[in-house]
Amino acid sequence: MSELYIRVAEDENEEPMEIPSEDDGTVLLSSVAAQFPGACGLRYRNPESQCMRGVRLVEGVLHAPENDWGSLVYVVNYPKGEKLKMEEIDAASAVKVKRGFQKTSDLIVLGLPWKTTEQDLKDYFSTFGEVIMVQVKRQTNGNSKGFGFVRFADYETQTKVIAQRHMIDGRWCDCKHPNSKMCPDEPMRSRKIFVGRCTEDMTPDELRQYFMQYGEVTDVFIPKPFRAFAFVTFADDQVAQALCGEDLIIKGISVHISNAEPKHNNSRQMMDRGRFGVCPLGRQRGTKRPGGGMMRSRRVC
DNA sequence: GTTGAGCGTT
Repeated sequence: MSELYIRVAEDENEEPMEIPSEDDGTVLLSSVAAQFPGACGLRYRNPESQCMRGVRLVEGVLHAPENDWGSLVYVVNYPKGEKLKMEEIDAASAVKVKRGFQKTSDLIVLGLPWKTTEQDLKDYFSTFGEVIMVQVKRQTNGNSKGFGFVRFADYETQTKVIAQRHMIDGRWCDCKHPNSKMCPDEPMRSRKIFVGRCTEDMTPDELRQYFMQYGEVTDVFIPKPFRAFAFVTFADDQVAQALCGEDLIIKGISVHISNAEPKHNNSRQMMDRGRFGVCPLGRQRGTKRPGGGMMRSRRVC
């Protein structure tokens, strides 16, 4: 009568897995749990109402809605709390996968004591992770200019180092992305994503709730009147970048995530954090070029 | 030989 297998997935946008049904058309919860450890039930989206519906569960036996499993994809239920955990793992691993490709970049170290040497720098920063480059900038007489550069092997290390202040040889120092245009090895890391194919019933709060699973959301903007897209800003640019290119399912709707291209009148995106070496108003820092000749600024190293 | 917010001689 019924199919031999029903299609089950951990999330609506996941590829389903086929789970065997019993002779009488029911499905054992244990069969589901065998593939999805911790599962406590199933739900599905009712094609009529577009609402999620629970699957009847009696003593470990799942019963087909309307006595027919049909070709719907059933979504695994987890005990409260457990589910969040799974989502967090998914989101975190998604970010992590892309993190693997995140290049590190040179960081400027500001506020160094005059006496600090490159060896000192290396010794200090090695406690955070593998250091692949250190520099202390000096004048021709050999005196330190009080700043330097450092580069780490791993992006995680870099992130950690930027996030805190550093006591080096008795002075507090800061590590930042340099403003210089010498090496813009970070193309453009926006913390804001463009969410395409939105429907009008998606509220800012719902979007926030949904995207929270990937990381801290600092802003949600839905242009009005309705234009079928929205902007979501994360605290962490890595999270935003990791999501770009993805098709995500929100309220049963497939939305497309892409980079929020800063519009021509890039007012805040660039000003926000003066990083990645782009001065909106052109060079402002003292650039004394004797001949007045134009130096090409965009360089790929 | 000095200094203390910043931005990298090759």
